[in-house]
Amino acid sequence: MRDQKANDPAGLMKLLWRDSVDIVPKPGRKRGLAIEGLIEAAIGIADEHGLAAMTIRGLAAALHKPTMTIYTYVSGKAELVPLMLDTIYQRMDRSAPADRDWRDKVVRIAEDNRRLFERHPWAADVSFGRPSLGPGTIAKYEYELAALEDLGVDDVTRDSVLTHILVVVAAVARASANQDLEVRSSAQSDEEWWRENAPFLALAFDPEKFPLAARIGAAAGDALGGAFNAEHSWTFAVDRMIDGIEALIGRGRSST
Amino acid sequence: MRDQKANDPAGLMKLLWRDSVDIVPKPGRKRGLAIEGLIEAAIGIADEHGLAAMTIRGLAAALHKPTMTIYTYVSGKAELVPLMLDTIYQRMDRSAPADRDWRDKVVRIAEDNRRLFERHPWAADVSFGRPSLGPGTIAKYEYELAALEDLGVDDVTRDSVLTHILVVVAAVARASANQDLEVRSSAQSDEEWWRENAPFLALAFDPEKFPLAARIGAAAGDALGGAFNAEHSWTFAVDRMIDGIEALIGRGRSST
DNA sequence: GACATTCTCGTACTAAGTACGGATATACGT
DNA sequence: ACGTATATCCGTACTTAGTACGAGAATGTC
Repeated sequence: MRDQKANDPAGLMKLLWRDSVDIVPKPGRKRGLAIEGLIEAAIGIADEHGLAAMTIRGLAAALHKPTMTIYTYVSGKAELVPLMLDTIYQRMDRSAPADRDWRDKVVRIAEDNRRLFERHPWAADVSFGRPSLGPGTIAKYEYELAALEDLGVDDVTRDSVLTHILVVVAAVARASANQDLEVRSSAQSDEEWWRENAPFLALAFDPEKFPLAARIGAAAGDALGGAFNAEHSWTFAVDRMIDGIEALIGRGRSST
Repeated sequence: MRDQKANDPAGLMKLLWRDSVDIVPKPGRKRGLAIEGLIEAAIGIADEHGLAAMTIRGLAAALHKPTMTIYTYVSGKAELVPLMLDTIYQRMDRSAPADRDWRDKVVRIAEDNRRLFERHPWAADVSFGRPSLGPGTIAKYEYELAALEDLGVDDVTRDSVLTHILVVVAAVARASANQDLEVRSSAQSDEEWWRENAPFLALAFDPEKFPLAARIGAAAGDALGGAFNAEHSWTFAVDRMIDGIEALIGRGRSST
C-alpha cells in the first residue's frame, strides 16, 4: 500500500498533464494501448473489489496483456493511483446552479463528493497529503472554490472551509465504505455474531462497570440499527458542518 | 491490508477480553511469551514505520522467534490490528477534570484523540466500521460519553455527537499523518520539487483557465506555508466542530 | 536501409502471508 | 511413575504481488 520507493514526481506530472502536451511523432515502437484504457480498467477493478485488489497483474490480465507490459505505461502501482484519482475528479459533475443560498451550495459540494466516494470507495482510502496537481484536481478545486464565492470570507478562509468540507466528507465516506466492505466480507449475519459473542458483549455492556456505554450504546444501537449508521452519520455531519460554517461567517457579517 | 479471509470474531473477542477470563491450567505445552509483549512489539513497529511495515515476519524477528510462532498467538495479521488498537485505547489518559464548560470537555476529547493519533499514526488508517468491542474500546467510550454529560442532549444524540467528534478528529489526524509520511519518504525538498515541476504547475495555476485556483491557491499556500497545514487544519476543524455542536444544543436550550 | 530510440514482455528475484504437519512439552488420571 | 490427550512450537513450502533486467521487436529519420 505504501510503496513510494522510487517516487518520480516529474514523471507523474507529465502523465497527469498528458493532454496538454503536444505529441510529436518520435522514433520507436508504437504503443499497444492507450493509457486512458489502462487507467479506466484500473478504476473499474478498484471500484468493484477495492484498491488492494487492483493489482498490476490483475490489471494486465484484464487488458489481455502480459504483466510487465503495464510498466511501459506507468512506473508502478504508486503512480497509477494518482492518475486514477485525477481521472475520477475530472469526471465529476460541475453543473450546480449558481443562484442559491450558500448552504445549498455547500451541501451540493458535500453531496457531489459523497457520490464520488460511493462510486469509487477506494478514493476515500487515498492519502490527502500533498495532492497530485493534475488537471482534474485543479478543475475540481476551481469549481468548488467558485461555489463558496458568496460566503463572503477572505481567500485563505475560503480555502480552509473547502479543505474542511472535503476532509469531513472523506472521513464519513471512508467510515461508510469500510463498514460496507466489512459487512460484505463477513459471511456471518449480525444475528449470528451477536449470539456467538454474547458472553463477551455482556462484559462490554456491563451496566455496573460501564453504565453509560451500556445505556447509550443500547439506545443508539436501537435507534440507528447498529453501531454505525452511514446515513445518519452523513446527515449529522453535514448539519454540524453547515452550522459550523454559519457561525464562522456570521461572526464576520452582522448575522445570517 | 484487507485480509479478513478467515475472520473469527469469537476468537478475537476471546483475546480482547483475555484478562476477564479465568485461566485454569490445562494440558499442553506452556507459551514462550505473553501476548501482551507481542502486541507491544507490534505497536512499536507500527508506530515507527507504519502499519504496512508491521509484518508478521518482522514482528517475529523483533521478538527473536521464528516467524510461524506468531501464529500460535494470533490467527493472523487481521486479528492483530484490533488487539493493538484496543491496547492503545486502554492506555489513553482518562483523567480530565469534570468541572468545566462543555466546550473545554469537547476540546479535551478531541485533543486526547489527536494525541493518540500522533503517537500511533497507524491508528488513523484503521477502519471505523464495526469496531471490535474490547475493554479498551468500551472504557474509552464510557469515558467520552461521560465528558458529554452536560451537553444536555438525549442519549442517541450524545452518541452521535461523540461519533462525529471522533470521525472528524480521525480524518484530520489521518491527513496530517499521511502528509508527514510523504514528506519524510520523499527525498526531494519542496524547493526542488517546485523547480522540477514548474512547467506543469504553470498549467495547473494558469490564471486564465483557473483564476480562483491560481489566486486562492497561492494565497492559501503563502499563508499556510504549503497545500496542507496540519496545525491550521486542526484548529479550524475543532472550531467548526464546537460551533456546530453549539448550534445543535443551542437549538434545544434557549441559548448559550 | 542503417541507426537510434522506444516499446514489448519472458525470466526471475524479493517480500510477505500463511497452510501443514511432525516434534515437543505439559496436566491429569491411573 | 507412566500413558494419553492436548496445546504449543516452528521448519518447510506454497501462494500472491511488485518489479528489476535485458533481449528482441517495431518505427521515425537521415
